[in-house]
Amino acid sequence: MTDRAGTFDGVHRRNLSKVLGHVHLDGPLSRARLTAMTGLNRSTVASLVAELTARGLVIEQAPDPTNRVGRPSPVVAPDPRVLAIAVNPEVDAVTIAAVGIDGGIPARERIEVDHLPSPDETAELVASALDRWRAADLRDARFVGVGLAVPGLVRASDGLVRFAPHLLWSDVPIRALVEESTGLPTAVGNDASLGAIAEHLFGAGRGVDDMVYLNGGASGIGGGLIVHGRPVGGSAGYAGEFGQNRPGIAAPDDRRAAEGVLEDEVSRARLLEVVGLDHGDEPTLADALAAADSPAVADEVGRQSRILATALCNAVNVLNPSLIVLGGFLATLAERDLGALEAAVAAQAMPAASEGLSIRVAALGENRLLIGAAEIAFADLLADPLGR
Amino acid sequence: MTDRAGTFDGVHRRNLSKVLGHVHLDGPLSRARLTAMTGLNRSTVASLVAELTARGLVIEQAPDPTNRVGRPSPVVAPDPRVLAIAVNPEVDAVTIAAVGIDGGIPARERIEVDHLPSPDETAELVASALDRWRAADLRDARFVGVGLAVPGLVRASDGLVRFAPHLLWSDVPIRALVEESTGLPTAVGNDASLGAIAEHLFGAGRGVDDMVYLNGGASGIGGGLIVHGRPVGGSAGYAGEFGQNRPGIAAPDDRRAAEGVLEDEVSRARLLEVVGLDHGDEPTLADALAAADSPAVADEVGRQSRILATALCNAVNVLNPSLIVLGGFLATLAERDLGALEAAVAAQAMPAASEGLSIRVAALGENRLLIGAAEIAFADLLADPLGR
DNA sequence: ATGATTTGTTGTGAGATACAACATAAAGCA
DNA sequence: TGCTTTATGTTGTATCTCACAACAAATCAT
Repeated sequence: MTDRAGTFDGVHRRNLSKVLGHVHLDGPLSRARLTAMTGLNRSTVASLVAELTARGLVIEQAPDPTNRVGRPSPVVAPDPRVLAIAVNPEVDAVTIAAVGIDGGIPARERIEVDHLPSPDETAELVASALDRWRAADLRDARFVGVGLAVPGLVRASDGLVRFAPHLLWSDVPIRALVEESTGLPTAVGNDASLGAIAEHLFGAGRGVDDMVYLNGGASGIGGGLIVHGRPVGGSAGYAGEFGQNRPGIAAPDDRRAAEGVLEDEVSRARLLEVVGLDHGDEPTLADALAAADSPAVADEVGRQSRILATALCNAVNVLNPSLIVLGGFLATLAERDLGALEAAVAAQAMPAASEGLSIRVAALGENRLLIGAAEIAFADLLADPLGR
Repeated sequence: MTDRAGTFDGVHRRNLSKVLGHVHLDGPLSRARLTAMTGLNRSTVASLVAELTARGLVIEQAPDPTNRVGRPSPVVAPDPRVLAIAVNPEVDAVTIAAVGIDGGIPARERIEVDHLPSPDETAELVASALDRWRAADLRDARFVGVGLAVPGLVRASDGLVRFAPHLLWSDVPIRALVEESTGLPTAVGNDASLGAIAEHLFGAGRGVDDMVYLNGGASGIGGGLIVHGRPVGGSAGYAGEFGQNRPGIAAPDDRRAAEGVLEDEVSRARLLEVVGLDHGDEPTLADALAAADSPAVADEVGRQSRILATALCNAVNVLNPSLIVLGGFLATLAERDLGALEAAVAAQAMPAASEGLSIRVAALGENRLLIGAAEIAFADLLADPLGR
């Protein structure tokens, strides 16, 4: 919105955005509930909803049989035909999905590749999936944009992938490539940051305005912050790189990597190693850890938990969040004894800051990144349903 | 503002707030410049300014002789008679000032005490200063609120001082006490966080939307964050406690305190000790450091700088700020070789994140905390000039 | 069936800003 | 000095959006 706040048009757009945002986040809502949530007048909400309906963004459904006194209120739902393309390129596959503004995922493909997907290839895969869907099942859908979750540093201003170590992408203008191949407006974000957004809006962090999200992946530790209810990008969009931090390590014996950073010490590879696995997905690792009763495993889990606790404390002292959400192998690690981790954080962090703090594991499953990617694809539309 | 956004009244209030905010932050501005800055219509700005004038918040002055073609535009300035009381209780004195919404400080008293000031005493000192000023020089002033900068943890919701170690205040309802003694609405904040706000609005961080401020005081290291242009409080308001963090210490020899936190390692006391001073103000310490040429001094400065650099890196990785501002003895420490500190941060932080980063020393002098305290006292008025 | 309750619908009113036309004050220039 | 140019204040009108009130509709309770 080109700073239309303060004008009439601005008010109207904000109100449309508010209504659309509520049904997007909370799902179908009666008009009566919307009036309550927005604080606007009944008649105003009616006209806003009518406008959104005319633009094909929401649909009005028959009232729910609520068994309550009074005239039933029609239910306003996001129009499931409004879709975004969510993309997650990884070393061994590119996952592409169609995600509805209603949260549904009517189409999803994981395209395995036997080589690292190149930027051009990724853009082409997205375009061909889009074409296929447009020609078949999703014929009557309306695709409003593309969102990419990239495992690397993404410059917010232009969607340039500065460096994605595992994809071996370096200064790749992926946003421009995908915009060209699809003709759709495209947004790009760091995968862990998008995970944070997804957990904040639809997962373990629903309704929490100040949270920290840390994700443990095969390649390292990333994350994202939500402050004042908004995702934090920082000046260029690189915020959230917890894995590169250097937390204090109280016991010298706990250090494995000289001059190492958090993700050198707290790592999935070390956990796999100690349980004697070469590789494996998250449940496999969790099962192996649960089954193992060797002291070596307990030691390694303890060591990593101690270091993780210190890293979390640093974040808690600085940000005073009300919630920390852990995903990936950090969830596996933490879930073994969530109470102990909370206690360790409470012991080291400022007492006051840890009072209101809870630590949870991520709630969304494998679709987390796709949901986050779709969210940034929807962002413009949600912020200003009239566009421009 | 009780969520009046989205209504007409809301628009009007927002626009009043916008105009008042601009003249508050940037000083006197011509009406023509205000129209450009707000994007509103000339006639609209005229009526907004008239309303603010009627409410005694701004004054219109004769146009500046600008030597430019065209009809001269009257200059809108904040009314210097609109004042806040800013208070900073310390172990040896309570500083109280009247701070104008124009940024002026027409009155300032440092009341030395030979004992720790108690909460009640502080509240009484504020009330009596207020009475004196109201009876004399500032007879025609309008006091809109009190802001306190407290060296301790302050709960944002109710202005309760949870713990101020040096004042020995514990769970002190200082906001209520001062509101009672003065009859004025009162706001309370942590001193370093208020320093961050002041530097952001009027000091080294002017115009910077993502910054980190660290202050080195006699008692430890505190700070504050600005994210998306807004100060970060966190869930309870305790954010910014960098001093309690545990940064990694690469060289074991650099560690002085087992299990120590940042402010145990990087401390003013250690600097004073190494130059052989018992105590001393900031210039004294800076001079002593500059004059010393013993290797012990250089070693200690180097050691503290190394640890500080790691702590800053942790913040940079997570927040990707465009600016770090250092105050207090951290400024003294950094100023000895700002380039080296920047290099050390660049060497350890993610390369991309340190690209757009600059490190500066604080620009505001001894009035920093008073300006920050006044700012939170003015906050309600600035957010909604009509009140309620 | 009747009343109570809640909410949609409709028409009117109010408030704030945008816009256009005109007025005004300064600088530039002949 | 006086005219032109330029930029801005001033005034009155138009427009837009939301609030409000009155009425209608749909459900539950008796």
